[in-house]
Amino acid sequence: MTERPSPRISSRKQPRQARSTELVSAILEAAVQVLAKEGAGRFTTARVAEKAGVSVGSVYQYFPNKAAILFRLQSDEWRQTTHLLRAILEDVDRPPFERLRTLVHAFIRSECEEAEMRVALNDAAPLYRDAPEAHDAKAAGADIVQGFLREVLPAASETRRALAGDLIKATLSQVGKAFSETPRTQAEIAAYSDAMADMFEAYLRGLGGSQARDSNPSPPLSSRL
Amino acid sequence: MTERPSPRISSRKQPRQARSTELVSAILEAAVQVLAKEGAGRFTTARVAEKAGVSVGSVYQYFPNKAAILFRLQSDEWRQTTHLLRAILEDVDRPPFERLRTLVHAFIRSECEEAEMRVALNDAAPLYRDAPEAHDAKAAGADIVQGFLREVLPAASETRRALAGDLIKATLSQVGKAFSETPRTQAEIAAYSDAMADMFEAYLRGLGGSQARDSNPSPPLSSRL
DNA sequence: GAAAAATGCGACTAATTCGTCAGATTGACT
DNA sequence: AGTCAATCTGACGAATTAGTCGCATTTTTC
Repeated sequence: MTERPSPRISSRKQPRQARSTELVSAILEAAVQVLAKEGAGRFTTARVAEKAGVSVGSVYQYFPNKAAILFRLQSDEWRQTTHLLRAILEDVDRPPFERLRTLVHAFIRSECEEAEMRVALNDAAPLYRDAPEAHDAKAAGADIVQGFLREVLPAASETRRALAGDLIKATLSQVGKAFSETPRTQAEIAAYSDAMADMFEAYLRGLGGSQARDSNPSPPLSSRL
Repeated sequence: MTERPSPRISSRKQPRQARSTELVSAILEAAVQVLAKEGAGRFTTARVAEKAGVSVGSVYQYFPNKAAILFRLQSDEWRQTTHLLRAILEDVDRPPFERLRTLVHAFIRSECEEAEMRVALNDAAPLYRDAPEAHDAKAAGADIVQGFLREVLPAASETRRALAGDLIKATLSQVGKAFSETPRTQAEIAAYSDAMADMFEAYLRGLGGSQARDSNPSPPLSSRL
């Protein structure tokens, strides 16, 4: 379960020939399937190799250990999330709170897709949690949120913005995770996302305080329900 | 990590003699220590037994399997949390939002105590997650929050209150967990708790809408910082 | 204080798992 | 075709683990 030895995460060797690259993709796809179908506890290199139609030895040629496969999957998720954040929050043509709401919806929706695999990947977190490379990915996300908050809360101190950003980031990801652990209908997803967006908006408008009060201090949307 | 077979969680036998009861406590204390010091991945019945100064056989006399020990620890936590919720939220002599703020502080603070053990217990969640007994504990907590929200949002529909309650409960527990994963100073804990309380308050005041607007729509506290 | 019941012990089994390595296979290049 | 390096294979060793069972010890009961 939790592994004590600090995992060596970086690839053992770079794929040079075409077949190797395909092999790596095959391994990763198989890993996703094993994770989704068998759960974190039954995620083994042997099972991944079998599903991928290769031998264990081949797996260990491109991944130094089991944790590295899981970390790779998680890294890819993080990259995707960073793209999502950037694409939505940095779209300066739309009003800030509309962007935030869109983000919440998109994030929760994506969290609910492939929920089984994501839950299992999260269960396996202890295996790759201490990887040093994890920090960078998180920092990138934090920067984007901070940029957004500089726009929404221009008058607030940097420390306050950092705090608000942490809180919002943590809520989005952690509560999103928990929400997606049980199967949800589209309507539920939308309703929950709106509620969360309402909460963020109310919080940020409150923080904006006397001066930064935005154009339309409208009541919560939540059209659904 | 994740175990497929649905675990049998209930006790194998009830302790009847004094020594047995002590033995059970010894096991539970040892379990906490093993969990905190070794992590979820190295949590084994053998290690627990050794730490408790008893034999494995004795452990299996009162717990049907490993998962049962973990579930027991988690149950105790849930019971404590329920008490906390009730004690703070149902204290009708204090203004609602003051109670809510107190709750957030108390909860986050408690989450940060014994953080290592709690994190490990959480890592082990896949082992006991599917236990049917888990539902009841969660339902109790939900009821208390719903009662509180009926007081704060008397005009809102029941469905809306349920949604808001879910969101607040999830945020409190999930974000609390994530926050406590890194060591924190008392000042950080207080600042973060205030931020979260601010967020909840802003959200609920917003939901209160036109009629339920409370006495003092004060700006966020957050004295620290 | 002796029989019976309850409790405690820990060596042991069966199962699973990670990761390796010596040799087979493949592809590139002449 | 021949050679060499890159790649792939999968049986295997070493390690760990969950849970059991026959027997020892302690407590209760009469």
